[in-house]
Amino acid sequence: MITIKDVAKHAGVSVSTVSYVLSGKRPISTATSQRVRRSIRELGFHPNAGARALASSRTNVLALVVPLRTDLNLPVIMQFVSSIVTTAREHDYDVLLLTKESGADEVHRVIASARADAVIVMDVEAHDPRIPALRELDVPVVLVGVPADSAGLNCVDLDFSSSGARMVAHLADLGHRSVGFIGSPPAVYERKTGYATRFLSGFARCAQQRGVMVHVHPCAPTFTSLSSCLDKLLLPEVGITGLVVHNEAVLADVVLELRRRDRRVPEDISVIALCPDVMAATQPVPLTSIAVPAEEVGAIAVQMLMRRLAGERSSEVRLLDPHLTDRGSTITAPHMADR
Amino acid sequence: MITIKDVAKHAGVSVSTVSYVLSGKRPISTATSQRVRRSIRELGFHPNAGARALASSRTNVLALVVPLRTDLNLPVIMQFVSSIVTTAREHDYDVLLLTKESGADEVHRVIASARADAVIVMDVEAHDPRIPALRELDVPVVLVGVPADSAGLNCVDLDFSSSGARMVAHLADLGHRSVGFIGSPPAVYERKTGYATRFLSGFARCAQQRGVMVHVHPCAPTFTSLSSCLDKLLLPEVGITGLVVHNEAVLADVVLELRRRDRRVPEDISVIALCPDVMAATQPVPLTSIAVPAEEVGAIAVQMLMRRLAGERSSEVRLLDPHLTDRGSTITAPHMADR
DNA sequence: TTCGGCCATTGAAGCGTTTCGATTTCCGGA
DNA sequence: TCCGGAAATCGAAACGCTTCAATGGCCGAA
Repeated sequence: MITIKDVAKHAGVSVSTVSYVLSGKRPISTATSQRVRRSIRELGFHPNAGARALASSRTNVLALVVPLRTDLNLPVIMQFVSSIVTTAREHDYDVLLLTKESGADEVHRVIASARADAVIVMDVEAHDPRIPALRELDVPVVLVGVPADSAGLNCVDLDFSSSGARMVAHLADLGHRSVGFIGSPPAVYERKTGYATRFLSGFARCAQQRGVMVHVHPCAPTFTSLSSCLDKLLLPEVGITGLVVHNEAVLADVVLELRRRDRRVPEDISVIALCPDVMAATQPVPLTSIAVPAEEVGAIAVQMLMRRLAGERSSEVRLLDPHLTDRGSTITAPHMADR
Repeated sequence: MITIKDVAKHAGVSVSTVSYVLSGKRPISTATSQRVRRSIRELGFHPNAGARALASSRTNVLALVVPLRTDLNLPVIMQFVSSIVTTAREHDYDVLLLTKESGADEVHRVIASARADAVIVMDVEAHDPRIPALRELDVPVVLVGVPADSAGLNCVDLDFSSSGARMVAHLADLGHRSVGFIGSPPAVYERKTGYATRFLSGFARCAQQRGVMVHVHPCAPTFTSLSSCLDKLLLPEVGITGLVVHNEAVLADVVLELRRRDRRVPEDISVIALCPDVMAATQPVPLTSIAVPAEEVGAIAVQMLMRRLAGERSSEVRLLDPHLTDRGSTITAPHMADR
């Protein structure tokens, strides 16, 4: 195994000089620096991570807590992870994988044993039981998702509230006056899972401002549940001309079922969804949608961490502006009389 | 920060004694051991990973290379990862996450800098370009998947060849004499991606043995491609009574399209698929299937690694027996005359 | 009573870095 | 010619653990 000693000998300098060349923490003459770098290259030297961690109390590793058992929105999770790993590497950090299922104890262990310098926790819920333990940690922590009490925490997520508002505004701009909402399963709202509630409240608030009538129906991930939602929404007296869907599980069926009921999208009804872009794009009728910007969220999470690691003291909650992609499934509202 | 020194002082023993209590590498009297353990608990001591690694040249970390950009079979990948992380933790190992996209260099870096003791590489292809570099590593490596030349490598995967054979046997036992095969996209076979080819050859070999006629059609992941496959397969003169599907992308459409063409499953045609269990179970007609036993593969991968880390020298290729789950979509072949 | 031998425990030498004075070198100004 | 000081480099002390050789106690056999 090649050590820094070998490099020093090979380059004819002291061990500390090699170290300073590598870290740049002291000025080294260009000549020496180049000679050292050359030796490093020729010998194929890689600094021993353990020794480095021991001496500097920096591991250059960040722990990432991922919900691996999730059955839903795997694509989004993968995008997060992928973007986090990539961004971390750009900052010369490696990523240690922890599962959400194993809880906050594992995070504590990893930090207490100095295996990682910081933590990113994905899939944080409004009243996440892990939060007290995470607060105790005296290393930087970034949460993906926003808990009910976010004081003193670093969080990043899509701005669900303004996403809801944005969708209403989009439909209102197109002249829609009555809009349906197919939501997540009732349990999700009861549990106050946070993002679902925030999306809905942004939706409702904007609708009120714009004078749009809304008809909200949570929907279990079953065909029968969806079917009964649509039964109610499509009653003539309800007269919706737009439909907002926040439920990935039934999204495909919404589209199929509307067609089966002879409602054309978008001629008879405009549909807009909150879901991954691929999902929106691959429906029989490509759907206008807002997606969770997973790549961006991941990258920002890492950047927030890096700033904290660099000494920044403050904490912040970053809510990302929604980006609405128009795929043509939303058009000017038909006049009621036309139906 | 609590160190082993603090524990030693607190327990009134030497530092080395604490170490031996922890590692069990020397006999320690029960009295002392308990006193030490109590101190550890009371002080909340966690051994510093870096120091440990430095002194013992063991990191208790394994590197896991995951294909994060994959769009397909994410569920399977997640199952792998989940099972690998869980099993690794049972052996007191943590998992460092690397992406397939970043290539073999990253693996080399991680090993050369002693960040990890061993490597698991997922999604290995027949002529995987990373293999030469992986062979050079002088740490244990386990591949999930079997490359064309597996000599001297540790590999684990489903036995695709016998899976193909098993499906034919299942259908043959039910009296089917003519069977269709909807395969992966042509490119997959041309690239000799390994598992697809092996599955197909096991299928063909067994069919010949059992005197079953086979009609093989690779299929692109598009509706038109599928449609033309079915056009050919459902010609009266072909007379298939069974259908094997090895193409997750079009599986759902196969079922829908058969129905649209008035072929009932299983009364008119028996269908069996190679796909994740959830996928098979959630079709309109639950499908008899063979699944990649991801949990098992992951656990075995870790176990193989642990044995190598414990000093075992040999290498092995483990092909797991397929497990066929009958969900009722395959029944006794109808007589030709009935049609 | 003495001694060999075993068991439990200890002290100290690393492991490969980083980092903090300390030292050397070199330069310009007096 | 000498000196002060900046720039570049060096030496050695940590960092917290493992592990090896050595020590001390104790027991049973002689």
